[in-house]
Amino acid sequence: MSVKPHTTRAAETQPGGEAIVDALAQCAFVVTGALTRVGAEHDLSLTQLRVLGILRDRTLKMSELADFLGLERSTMSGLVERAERRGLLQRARNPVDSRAIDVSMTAAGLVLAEGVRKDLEHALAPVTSRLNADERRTVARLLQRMLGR
Amino acid sequence: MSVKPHTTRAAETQPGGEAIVDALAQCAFVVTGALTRVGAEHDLSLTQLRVLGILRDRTLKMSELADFLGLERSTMSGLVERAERRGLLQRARNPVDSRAIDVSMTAAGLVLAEGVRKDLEHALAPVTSRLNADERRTVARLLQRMLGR
DNA sequence: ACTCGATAGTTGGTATTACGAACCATCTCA
DNA sequence: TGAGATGGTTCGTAATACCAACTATCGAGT
Repeated sequence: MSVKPHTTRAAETQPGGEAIVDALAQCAFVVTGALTRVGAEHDLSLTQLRVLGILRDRTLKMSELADFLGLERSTMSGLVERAERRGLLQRARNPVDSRAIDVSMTAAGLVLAEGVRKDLEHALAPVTSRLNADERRTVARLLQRMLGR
Repeated sequence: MSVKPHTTRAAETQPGGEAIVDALAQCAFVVTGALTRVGAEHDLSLTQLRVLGILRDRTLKMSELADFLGLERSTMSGLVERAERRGLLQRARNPVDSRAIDVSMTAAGLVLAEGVRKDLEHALAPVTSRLNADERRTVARLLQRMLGR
């Protein structure tokens, strides 16, 4: 969390560790603000957007989804139920563990997600344009590696 | 939004523009997930956390706060009201424009925010440790510049 | 094969979050 | 001195989120 630590203690656990946490948090706030606005235009809450964003390139079980989002399983039920009723997601019983339920995107969901992605690109343009192309590539590469591929 | 664009169109508006948007979005999702979990330990919702994070180093009017968060003004009222009742924020009539209300952190709010920051640092350690110190500094520096200052 | 504890997901009840519309107060400026 | 714009709040409603309780299935161990 936080932005600029006016109360920074001199020594820190990791070298360069405190600055990146602040940068990541502030970055998350800005991107999340943009996502909230863009999502609203598509009648999607921030949380629905997070679900779509995470499921975009994978299929997850309900509980894995909850872990990813940092939410309770019970919260997922209603969340997925509404998205399913809207035709964005689909549920399927897991063939290996029949207690589990696999959640994945529908074609309609993918189309919507792509639309949001494009809008987000515009919404973030004023921010991303503060870096030149080289710097943008560097940030993208490092972030991707940090996030694991 | 999105993660890995399997449907990437070859030509894009900005060179290196599509990759950074995906990286930023995925990054926001991961950080937000961590924030949600960490916030829960302090009885703070993600939105409350966003408020604290934004106000940490500045004072904003209600409407500016709403713009920042991508939320309606009416939503802010309840949000700030609860945080104020909890002693984390304080409201003061703006001296220049007496319609407006300035919202700022209390000492207790700053303490809580610092606690969250520290917890977040731990929560993100598995992620940030995938980069070495140099790379972490580079990311921090570029992100900070991108976000203005 | 059978029981027991753990795990996966849902349901029900309650508080928070979020929107839009209606409203009051203040500001701007013609 | 209006008239319209802006800043916030309130109200009613839906979505989001938690916890506790419940059902169903899995996995060990015996």
